[in-house]
Amino acid sequence: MPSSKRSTSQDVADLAGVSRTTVSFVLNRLEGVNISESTRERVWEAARKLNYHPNASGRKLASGKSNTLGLVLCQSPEQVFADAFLPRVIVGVEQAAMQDSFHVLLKPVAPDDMTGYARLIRENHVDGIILSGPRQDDVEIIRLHKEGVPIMLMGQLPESEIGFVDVNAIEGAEIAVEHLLETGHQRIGMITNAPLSYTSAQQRRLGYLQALEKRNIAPDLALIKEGNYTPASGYHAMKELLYESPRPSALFIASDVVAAGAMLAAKRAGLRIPQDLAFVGFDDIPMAEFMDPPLSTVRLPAYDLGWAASDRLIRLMRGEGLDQGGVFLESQLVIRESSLAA
Amino acid sequence: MPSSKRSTSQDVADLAGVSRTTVSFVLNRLEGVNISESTRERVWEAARKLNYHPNASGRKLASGKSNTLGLVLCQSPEQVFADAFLPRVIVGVEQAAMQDSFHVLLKPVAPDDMTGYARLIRENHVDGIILSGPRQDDVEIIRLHKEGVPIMLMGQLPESEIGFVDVNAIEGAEIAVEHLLETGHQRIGMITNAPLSYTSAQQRRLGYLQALEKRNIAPDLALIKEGNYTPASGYHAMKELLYESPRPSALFIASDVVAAGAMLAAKRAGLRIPQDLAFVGFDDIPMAEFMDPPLSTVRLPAYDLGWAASDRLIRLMRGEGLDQGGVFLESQLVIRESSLAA
DNA sequence: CTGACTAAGTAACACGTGTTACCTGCGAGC
DNA sequence: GCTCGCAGGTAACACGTGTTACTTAGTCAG
Repeated sequence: MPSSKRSTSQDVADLAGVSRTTVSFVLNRLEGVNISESTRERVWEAARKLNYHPNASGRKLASGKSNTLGLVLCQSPEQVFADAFLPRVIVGVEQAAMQDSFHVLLKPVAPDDMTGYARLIRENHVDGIILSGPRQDDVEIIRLHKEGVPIMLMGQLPESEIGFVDVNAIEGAEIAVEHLLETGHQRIGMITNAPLSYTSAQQRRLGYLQALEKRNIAPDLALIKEGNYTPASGYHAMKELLYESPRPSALFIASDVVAAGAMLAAKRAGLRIPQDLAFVGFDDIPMAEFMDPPLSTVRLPAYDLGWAASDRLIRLMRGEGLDQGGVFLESQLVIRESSLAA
Repeated sequence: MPSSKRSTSQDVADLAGVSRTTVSFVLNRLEGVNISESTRERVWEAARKLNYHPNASGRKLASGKSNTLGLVLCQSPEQVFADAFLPRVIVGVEQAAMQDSFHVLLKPVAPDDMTGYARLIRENHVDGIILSGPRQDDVEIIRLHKEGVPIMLMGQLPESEIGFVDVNAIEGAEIAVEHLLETGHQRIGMITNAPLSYTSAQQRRLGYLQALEKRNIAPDLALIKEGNYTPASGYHAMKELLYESPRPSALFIASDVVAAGAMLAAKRAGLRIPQDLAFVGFDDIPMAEFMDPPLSTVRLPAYDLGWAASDRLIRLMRGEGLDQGGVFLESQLVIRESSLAA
């Protein structure tokens, strides 16, 4: 142990017999500066010997860059709890960030403190923000964007210029419902993944409606119930749906987690899946394949979504003028037993 | 908009007609310094007017504190994917941190890059670390601890002095198995949540063995299969177990996610749950209550676990000499249909 | 021999804050 | 009148780095 205190670039400079400037040049691999090979090696050697690690705070202050991005989750704690989708997104964000030597600061914000995340950026903790699940009534985000803060949305915000990454949820929902139509179902109900104030809920509902419209089926709004991310909400929504008459013969449920609750309620009511009631979910969480019966669903590229958001945000921060606007990732129908033809 | 550039404490000082020192004193609410009430108000007013937010980097550099803690996840990406337990932990960590104005930096580390997280601390990105799921073969963590880095483990590391927060997994597993014994089962199998190199897997297995021992039942090691966090691993482990003869009449599965796969395999084999085969899981993920049948399980206080880890780490960093050693949170048996007496 | 040019390296400033040691004026005690 | 103490404040240093502008010695063409 060379010293008990943490060593600085000055220590390295002293040991190598050069100036601090030179140390900075060498260690940051700056090109275009003339430093002899022998000096470079002396510096590296000294740094290694002193176990030198540059202080991030000093670096951030001098460079103005924090090399950190904020991942802001706009969901209530209860919603995060039940979100089996989240871990994959996080890993995707993290790995793309790591590739560019970025760190990830996590910030869940409660709906009642929606401006909380602005401090992250105003106090320069992060260089940019990924906003997952933006709310329509979020005004802060627009203000930040106007100030020139790099922002990437995961999910969309209608009528906004902010760049985003999203799954093609409308289309995803549409193909899910089309699949049900093709297997002969006419009366198809829906349970949303979340309250309709969330864009993602709106979109999936829209896809459902579009699929019906294409077949000239008038939607029965009584067959659309609202979920809120939890299996319990699916359970209750299903019980309500069972009162509808005539009963739907198939359900599109815009979240696998919610679908788990709904399927249980259906089975409890004595219905067989898929013979009496077919199910298609949304998300393809790891457990979907092992539900009883295995749940047909729309696979969202969760990892890719996180990865793309992270990657695009970093490019944006670097000023690489990527075509603003959004990027859509393809979702994919996965057919399992819960929707097999009767 | 007063200015296009971000304002500094100097700007505030100028506008308020005082020195930068005074601004710092006032805004940080320093006690014991004599600043007149009128001056204080002028400073606050100026700060408000300029929309001043102190620069975190400057602050960190000057104070030496980053007010950030690192949450390090020692799981492979695949394991994180299937971890339905994680979101609750994260929210717990986050909320406790927020209470003390701390930020949370997330850092998943792959098993092949186990020292990656050390840079977080060596470069002063974070003041301390929460290490979730410590590996026995992790030597870096011991080195850091010896250097005086504040560390809090989520989960235990045998023969280590590092403070930790953990659920009483041994006891939790024990009561789960006891419950099965009490309902008349004699031949009880087990599927672990993860490979045995993970401490958590070891502990749950130990609890299982202890429960059997207390009843003088010799364990049959052939009835212990290994899972790896995923429902698929549970499915395959279950299929292996079905070959054992005589077949167990009950199973303790050390992870609800893994249990989902196992239950499906059992049902596919024509077994009724719980009549032919009883199940008890572990974790109480949100979906457990809505599996078919609803899964008896051991409820882990995931949120509390995250909260406690965060809270204790922060106290540790503040030098509040909390009794080192560990804290155990109580787990609790939740009985549902999957283990009701036949 | 001189001037221009280059390789190799450095002094000095900037970044924005926290904090210590000091200064000033004023009222009070003797 | 003189000192002491205190309320109210500030100058100046420290934190550790990135970066620009500059210096110095050496080389080479003319």
